[in-house]
Amino acid sequence: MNELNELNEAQREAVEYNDGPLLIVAGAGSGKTRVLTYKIAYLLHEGVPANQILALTFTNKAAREMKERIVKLVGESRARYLWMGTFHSVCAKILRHEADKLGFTHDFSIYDTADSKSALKQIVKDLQLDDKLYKTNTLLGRISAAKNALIGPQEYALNADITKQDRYDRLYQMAEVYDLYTTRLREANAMDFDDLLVNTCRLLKEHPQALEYYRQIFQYVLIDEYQDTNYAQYVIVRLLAEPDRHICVVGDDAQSIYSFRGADIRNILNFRRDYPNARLFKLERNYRSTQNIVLAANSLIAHNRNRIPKDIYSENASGERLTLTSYMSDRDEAIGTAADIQRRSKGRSYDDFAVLYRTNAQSRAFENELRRLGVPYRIYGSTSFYQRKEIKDATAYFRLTANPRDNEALVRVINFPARGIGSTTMLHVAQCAAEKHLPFFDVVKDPAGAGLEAGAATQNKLRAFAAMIEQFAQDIDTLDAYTFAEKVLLRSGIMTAAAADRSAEGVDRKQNLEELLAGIHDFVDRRLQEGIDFTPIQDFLAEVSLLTDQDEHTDDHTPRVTLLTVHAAKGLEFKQVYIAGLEENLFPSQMCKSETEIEEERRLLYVAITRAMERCTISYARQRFRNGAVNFSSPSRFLNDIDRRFMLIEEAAAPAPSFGWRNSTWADERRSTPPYTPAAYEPAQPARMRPVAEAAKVVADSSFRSGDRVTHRVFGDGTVKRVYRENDNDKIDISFDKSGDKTLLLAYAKLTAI
DNA sequence: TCTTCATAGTTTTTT
DNA sequence: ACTATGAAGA
Repeated sequence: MNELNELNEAQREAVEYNDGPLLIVAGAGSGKTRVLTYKIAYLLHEGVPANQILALTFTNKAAREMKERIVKLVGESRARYLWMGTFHSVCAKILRHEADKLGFTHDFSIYDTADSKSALKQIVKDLQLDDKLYKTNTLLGRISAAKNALIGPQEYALNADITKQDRYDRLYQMAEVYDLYTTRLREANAMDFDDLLVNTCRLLKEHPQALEYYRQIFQYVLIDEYQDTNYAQYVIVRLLAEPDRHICVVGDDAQSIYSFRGADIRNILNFRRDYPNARLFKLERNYRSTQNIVLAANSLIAHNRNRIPKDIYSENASGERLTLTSYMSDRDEAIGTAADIQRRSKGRSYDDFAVLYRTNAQSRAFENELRRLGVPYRIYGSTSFYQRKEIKDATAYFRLTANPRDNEALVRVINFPARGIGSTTMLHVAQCAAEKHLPFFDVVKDPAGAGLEAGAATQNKLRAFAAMIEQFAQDIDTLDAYTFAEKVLLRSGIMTAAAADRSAEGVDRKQNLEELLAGIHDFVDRRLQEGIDFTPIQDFLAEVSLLTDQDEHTDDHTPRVTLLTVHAAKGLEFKQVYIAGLEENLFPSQMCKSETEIEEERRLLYVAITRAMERCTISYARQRFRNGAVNFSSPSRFLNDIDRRFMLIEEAAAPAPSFGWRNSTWADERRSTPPYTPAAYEPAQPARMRPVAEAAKVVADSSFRSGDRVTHRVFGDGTVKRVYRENDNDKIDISFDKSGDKTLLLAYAKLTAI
């Protein structure tokens, strides 16, 4: 294969060695995806059939991109039947085939986090537990941790360490909750995210012929981001790849950032113990970043105690130093960053820029400022398309039709659009169903037969709903996904409900539903091209629940600035990277207490810095709006970990503020750093401290005047009549085109100028 | 049963 | 700021 010439020696060796277990420790930017891609292409080229290769990636997006690259190398036909995807999606695919072996039907539902929480909430209610103590987040967290460690409800109750911790937290009935949760999901013919892994383990352990079958199929197993696998995933891999099989794992301990999700760094550290004849390859040359960026990142990660020693180096240009900028507030940070991006975008594409932050909540400020400057952007993560209410409602109809036992789906849509089936009725339905161990649907379908106490009118409403779903069910196996979805959206009334709502949100909702239909249409088309001539809605559901790439449906190619969390940035690279919010209690997160957790946060910043190819700008704000209040913050401890030789402190010449960050080591550090040197450019809007009075004036200046045209999210468009102050409140009189004259409180009215 | 209003609690990161 | 819950009124 000629293309192997494009690899360096270490990379090529790693690609060509396929005789046994293989560990590739690959530093940031060292071309590990490239190695994996070429290795698969190489195997295909050597004549290994595609369907014998299992490649597990961390995100669906990574899988898709890798497949595209492989297709370019070996052609579509050769690559078509590769098993490629996340652990969860591959497990889901296997379980669809084998569901009956585990007591599920192949139409089982996948509960997302919201469904799981809702089920847990019901359990807390049914067991009459204190919901102040038994918080759904806590419950789901513990159950998830147990599942990822392959601890079932029985073992959970017997595990001394766990029960001790539960007693300490006064969650005496935690084991009972876990047990009931498991039972309910099984009764609902549903699995949550963790179950996809747990049940795959069960399948392989308890059904030797299934294990043998999949071992035969998967002759070659390759795993990306191995440092972020958890115990359940580790066991699946071990079962599939006996010690002497063809297994190749790629990872970097310095980029392990998912321990909150059960990822166990020991999986990679102990690989050679588990697979004694494994070969090890280290990829230490970084091709992505300038020397300054690599050295800065190295100096940071050196402060971690637990790590595999590596010597990452770059032979690229030395490049600019990192820049550290301080701002007065989170808003200033967004203003300064947006302005800097716009200034630097001359002669570059906006695709080259990314803003990285620790929490999704931080995206808002950047969105606002970029929009104000007219800079196009895209956001990764946050509320993805498939998590919107109307989309979840729509898919709940599909789910319920495919799997009538799906109680969460039923609860979601039985009264949406409103059918006069209220909470009291549903309370009775739930009680009745729990007593008789019936699915909600059976109670709804035949209330009298199930012994539900409800008036005749209510019973009629319930039966009508069930009849509608059964109508849908008649079509589900004969209509293709698109036709079916369209019919359901129209006949269920959710399309009409969205269309009837003339508010801005209502219009959005309708558009989103239409976009969903378009998405399903694309899906059916795509499958057609792959040679599958009938795609039922179930196939779409199977994909959609595990889909997180919200940008799939915006396929315009306008260059855009990317906004995303550091976690979401893993595996990506950008020429110009901004890392925002380097403050104590934010980055590192306030949740982190132990040194182990702090080390993970440090790795997170390491990941962030190493995304940058040419330039990296770090910033923090001295005050930040959080939880509806202004919080003062001190600069992150990690800023002290980055060697000053590789980072330039860019700060406005301003007197030190007198609040809260005096005790920070940073304050002392700052005095010993070289004085501010002007950067190569002059900021148009320097990040300078603004006196409070001046800040207030700015707000006043930007407010509305009589005659301005504005739009309100509920009342629509209107003309400003008067802005005035009354009883200590700023008020505004507006004459709305549709809704008439109103007086609104300026502080609360969400007005936008047109 | 539905709608509206007030209050209380909450927030890390994701498959 | 945002959501989720609860009470009161329609």
